[in-house]
Amino acid sequence: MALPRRLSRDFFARSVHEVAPELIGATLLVDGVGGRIVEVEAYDQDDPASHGYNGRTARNASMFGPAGHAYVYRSYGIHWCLNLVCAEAGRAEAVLVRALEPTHGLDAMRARRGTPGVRQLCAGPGRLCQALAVTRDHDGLPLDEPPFELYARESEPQIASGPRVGITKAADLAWRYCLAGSPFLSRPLRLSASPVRRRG
DNA sequence: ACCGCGATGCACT
DNA sequence: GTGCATCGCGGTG
Repeated sequence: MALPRRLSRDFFARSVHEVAPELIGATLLVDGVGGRIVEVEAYDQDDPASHGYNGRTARNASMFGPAGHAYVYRSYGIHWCLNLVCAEAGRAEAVLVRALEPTHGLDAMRARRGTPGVRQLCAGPGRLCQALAVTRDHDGLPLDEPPFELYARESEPQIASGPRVGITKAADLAWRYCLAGSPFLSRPLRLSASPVRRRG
């Protein structure tokens, strides 16, 4: 078996629409704590729902590059959300990391999150940042240096896509990518024609 | 299972 | 003042 391959900055220096689905199954660690990425969303320059849509500000500066760095912002005054910056400098594209399947540092995550079930540890962008202790201090840091570790997936997962969560603008775009069937998603993927399900 | 709401920072076509 | 790329809790079927 091969050693896991680290994702380079070049990996991110492409369209966010290529990068986002390829991140499903990758492993993200911060100071050794984290897990497998099971849910992300893409945000690009021409997207009215994106923080970069109305141009560069002090808050979103790191979203404008360079690629392969973190963009961390505060959400609803309470939570932190982590993005992985893509594309060339000067263009604002980033992948919002929305959920992990916890694999490393479960005890640290539980201590930070207040002992919820494993499925709730990193199920959502705010929860994930709390579990990994990501804050504004991480904004702009390179993803290929400590405290970050990012490893490519070792096999091609089954990926499902659908509309993004919690936005009002451009809500029809299917730019949310999930590991199909994962129990660690922030919420179930909304499908175009989902069958009625009973428990079981 | 759903729905409503409060907490709280900060940018602002 | 308004509107969020959210979460957890408490109320109601």
